[in-house]
Amino acid sequence: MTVAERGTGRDGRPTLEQVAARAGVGRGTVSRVINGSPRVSDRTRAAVQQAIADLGYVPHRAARALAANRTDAIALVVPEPEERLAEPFFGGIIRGVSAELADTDIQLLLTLIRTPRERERFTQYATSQRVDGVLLISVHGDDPLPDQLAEAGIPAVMTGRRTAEEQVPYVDCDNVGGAQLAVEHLLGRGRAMVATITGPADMYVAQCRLDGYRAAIRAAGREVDEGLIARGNFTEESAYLAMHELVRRRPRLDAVFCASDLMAVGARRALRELGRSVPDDVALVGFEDSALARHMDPPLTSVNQPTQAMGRAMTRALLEEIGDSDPDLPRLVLPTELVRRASS
Amino acid sequence: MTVAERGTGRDGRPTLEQVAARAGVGRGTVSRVINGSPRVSDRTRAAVQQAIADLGYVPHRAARALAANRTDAIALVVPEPEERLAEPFFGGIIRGVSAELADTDIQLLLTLIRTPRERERFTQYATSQRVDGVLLISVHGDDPLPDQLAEAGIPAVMTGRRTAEEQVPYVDCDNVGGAQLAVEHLLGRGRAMVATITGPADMYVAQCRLDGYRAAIRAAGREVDEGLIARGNFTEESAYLAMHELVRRRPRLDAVFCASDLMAVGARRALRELGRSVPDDVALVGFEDSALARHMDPPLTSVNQPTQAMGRAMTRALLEEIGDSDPDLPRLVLPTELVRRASS
DNA sequence: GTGAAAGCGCTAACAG
DNA sequence: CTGTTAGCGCTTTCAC
Repeated sequence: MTVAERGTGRDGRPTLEQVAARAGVGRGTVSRVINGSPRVSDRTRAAVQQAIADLGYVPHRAARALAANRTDAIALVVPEPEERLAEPFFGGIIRGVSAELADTDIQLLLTLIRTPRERERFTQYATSQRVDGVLLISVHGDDPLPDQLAEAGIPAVMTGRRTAEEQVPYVDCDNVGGAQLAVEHLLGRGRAMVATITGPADMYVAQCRLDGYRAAIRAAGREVDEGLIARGNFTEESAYLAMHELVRRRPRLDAVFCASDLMAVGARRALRELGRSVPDDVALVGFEDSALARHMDPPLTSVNQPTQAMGRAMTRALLEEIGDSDPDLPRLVLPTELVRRASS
Repeated sequence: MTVAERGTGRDGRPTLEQVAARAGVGRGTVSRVINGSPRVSDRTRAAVQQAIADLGYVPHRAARALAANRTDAIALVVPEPEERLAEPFFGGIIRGVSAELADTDIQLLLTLIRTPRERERFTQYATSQRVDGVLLISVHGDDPLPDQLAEAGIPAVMTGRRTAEEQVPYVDCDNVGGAQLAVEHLLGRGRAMVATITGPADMYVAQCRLDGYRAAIRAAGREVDEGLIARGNFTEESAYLAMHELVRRRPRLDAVFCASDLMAVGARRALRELGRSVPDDVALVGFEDSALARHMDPPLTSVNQPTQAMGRAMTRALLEEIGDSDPDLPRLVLPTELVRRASS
């Protein structure tokens, strides 16, 4: 028994066919109405809409995707272990993306990629017409995924870039400027020995923040002491270790610029254990202005990376790509600002 | 020109048809191999797999979904504004779900529902065969979504329940027991006037934690003072306000059990502003043992709600529902434990 | 403007 | 065990 004979879809739900029958028109016409084609008379349109309402018809996604070759879904790829989803940065991005998608009919797929095998699987997934586009975050310098997607012709936009000459569309914030702000703030308050805990060497964002640090030091007429520079990987634990190392190397440091708020948390924990007080003995500035930073006691002065705005911007850019109207690849850099708090 | 004539899919990707041709078998056989049917000879299977590898064939999702009437996707519904995604609870759940889905071929769709309109849209979405099942969290007592989904015949599992007699499958933790642990801990350390900041009255989880509070007070042979009970809504801000109110009503309180870690953060902020020290003057215990709690200074003693485990359990339950093997609806309650920290 | 018809790529009977 | 066939529900020419 076919749908046409049965008078209903296989799961009892009405199909376009029934709508057409009820409205007394052909299937094509119903399809046109649904897709907002202008080539339909007002009378017909009204009749169809009435039939749709009567039947409570809802288009079947898969059928539409198959016929039209699009999915109305985009993927957000997080190339990190799931623990990191809890970090303020990821939460902010997700919120921004969700907000931007709110009045769209587009579904968001969340994909974590932790291993080469998973990356492989995702590439397959994406190239198999299951998403219309891909959002990438936390890209590392050697991440091949952006290029793979580009080759496969899948629209993609990322937050952050891999190098200064990034070819794939991206949205970023002013990391150099933000870091400079942070360090200038510290220097301006009379701190003499400003250290920094930066991110992984293979991430451009980390390089930029370190560049900003260096620039600020030099702008103050001082020399950059490499011993005051330590690496973390944006996690709290890494900063905890880095802070210990810094204090070991330069016991007299009196300020630290951390390339993320979470790392400031780790640094503070280490300092506390070492019997150094924050901010009296050592001043700390973070980067991101997360809820975490706001909840710290004493509060953390922080550079405001507009995470949520970046999520929104990235999404808008991708939607444009998909709508393939704009041939100009969006390359957007958002400003940063320093958020100063009373006790820091 | 049709696919068969063209010798390739419409976007240049191989189809099942080409695989069949190359392997010298029929389409049905290829389909069987792909879906792991045992009714295929080893020789044939090998030939097909070879052809798949040669061509780099990847099944087309939409086509499969349309033909098989399943989507290999599940939705995680968060009936809260996106700000709340940043809360430890949601992060934990997402991580648990992702972990459980990791070696599956199932995609996770994240959906925020903030308005009745969005709920409506989601119901439509779900009932339109776009997901195989739904995960629900943060359910309020009057949330109609679980029942709507049940009526529509869509498998759903939630974390938390709406009432003691929840009919829809759920996973929960021992909220009453956890709260009791917390309050006993406080009483056991000599605190005389233990207050509580609990969650919204319309959430069963909040009722349970309040019940646990009451039970512990009574078990200690004391009377419950309603003036020591305040309501929050699990956000930091609500707890901040609630804490102010509590202190106004009972200035001599010397301990507070907060129904979430985030609320403990808010409570502590209020106490600080009021010139009361934590934990010397007022002791605080939270619920959830989040990263937030661990990062607090001084650290927060907290009941460990196994958020990630709940996410995993919920997912496993849903997958079973979908596989529709087990007619017993899973009703699972996970244990809680108190995590004590040095300085609290 | 509108109907009819031809697929989209796959699964699931149904015969062998 | 395996090939064939008939759809799944929708979009999209192509005529009229």
